Amino acid sequence: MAHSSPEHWDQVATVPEVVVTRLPQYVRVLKELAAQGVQVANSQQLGEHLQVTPAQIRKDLSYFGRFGKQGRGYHIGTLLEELQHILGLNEQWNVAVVGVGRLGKAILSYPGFTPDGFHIVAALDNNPELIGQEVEGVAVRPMEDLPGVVQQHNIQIAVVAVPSRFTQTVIDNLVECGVRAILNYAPISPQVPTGVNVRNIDPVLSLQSMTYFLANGG
Amino acid sequence: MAHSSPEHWDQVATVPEVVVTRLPQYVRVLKELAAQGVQVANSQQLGEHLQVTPAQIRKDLSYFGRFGKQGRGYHIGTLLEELQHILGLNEQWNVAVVGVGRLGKAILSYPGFTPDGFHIVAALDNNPELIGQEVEGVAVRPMEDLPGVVQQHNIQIAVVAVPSRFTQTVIDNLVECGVRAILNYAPISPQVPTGVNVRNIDPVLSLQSMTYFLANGG
DNA sequence: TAGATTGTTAATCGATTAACAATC
DNA sequence: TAGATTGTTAATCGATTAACAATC
Repeated sequence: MAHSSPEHWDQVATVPEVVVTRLPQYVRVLKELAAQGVQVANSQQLGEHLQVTPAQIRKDLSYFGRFGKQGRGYHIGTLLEELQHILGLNEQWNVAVVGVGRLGKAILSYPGFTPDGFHIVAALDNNPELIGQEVEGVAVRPMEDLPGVVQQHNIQIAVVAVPSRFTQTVIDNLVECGVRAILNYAPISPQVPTGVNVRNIDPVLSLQSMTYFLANGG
Repeated sequence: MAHSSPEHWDQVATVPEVVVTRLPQYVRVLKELAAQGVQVANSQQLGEHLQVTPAQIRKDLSYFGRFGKQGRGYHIGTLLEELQHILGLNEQWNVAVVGVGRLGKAILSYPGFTPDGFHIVAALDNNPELIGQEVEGVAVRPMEDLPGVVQQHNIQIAVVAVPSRFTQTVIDNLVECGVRAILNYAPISPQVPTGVNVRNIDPVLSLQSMTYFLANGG
């Protein structure tokens, strides 16, 4: 079976971002089903696992191709392969961690990134006491080495774990060096030019919206 | 100025959840402006800081009351107070961390929760080597103590940092004990009954949606 | 008062869901 | 072939934005 090609996608209606954010969840559930030995599932069954409507699954998938068979459903293995390919999850992505404080160290030692093809290959910090040290097998380099590090290791993704007041500057530097995907752990929403993606990990915001429901009897 | 009362809200159209999730961001920006000595701002100016349209700010706020003055704008201090009150951020919230592994320890030592009124007052784990130890001044208790701990410390919020395969069971226990707000760090979407709020912190999903744009030239 | 900006209603936009012809 | 389920179009729903009368 042929993979849907980028050339094909160009001719197709732009995919809404919200659809893209659901695809990784589809991948997760498909992996789980595959691990359980399930071979085929229809949109109804997938919807139950994902807590979404069958129509939404079919619509979401239709942005990328025709992966199902009428009367049968979807072959799990094939669909999983297709979605991983679409998301670029069959590729290896080199990641730099910027900021090797308490949080940065926790991220460097977090085992959850590696199985999904994200390889932390560089760490940067401005603290002279940290520079040169190895953390989880990665040598800490000074911030001024950023351009070289990005080029040398082909860094495509940065994880930023520096104090809020430095975050915007660090991200400006990263963008300048050609990094176009940034996972930010500081409690701010950094500004970036079009074409650069930022995702914020902000547990305090999550807590603060939940207290609304606690305080108002949700 | 009177606070909008919960009795009033009951009569009013239900607030969309997406609006509630924006309020904490409004609070953050208002705090920043207040710290800079700004006294008054109109929806245009607030919108620039928040990267949203002035119309959206006015609409969002209108779900909760009339906080502005025509011809002038919003008094920062007053609006901040109002929003904090609406979100329950003037209250103290007691938090339990469940799972004191590497991630749980990092959360216990993360200083970002405390300034916002979230107090981690309990930690639970099933590892006999951890039980009885103190981590960041909090004694680790066995999971079987959960009901007592929740009651004793008036726990309203739980942060769950246990391995994925235990997460659903742990969350079931928490719900059973009356906890209605859960911040989950495991890479799954747990099922909870209506009236219980879960927020998932899932950096891998964020990375996996960014690779889509990297792989497809976004 | 005149000018500015809110609060709110109506228009628009976009995403989700329903329905069904196409087809495996 | 008959039955089932997709892929897609049309209908619905909800959220965002525009516009403006109310009013500070």
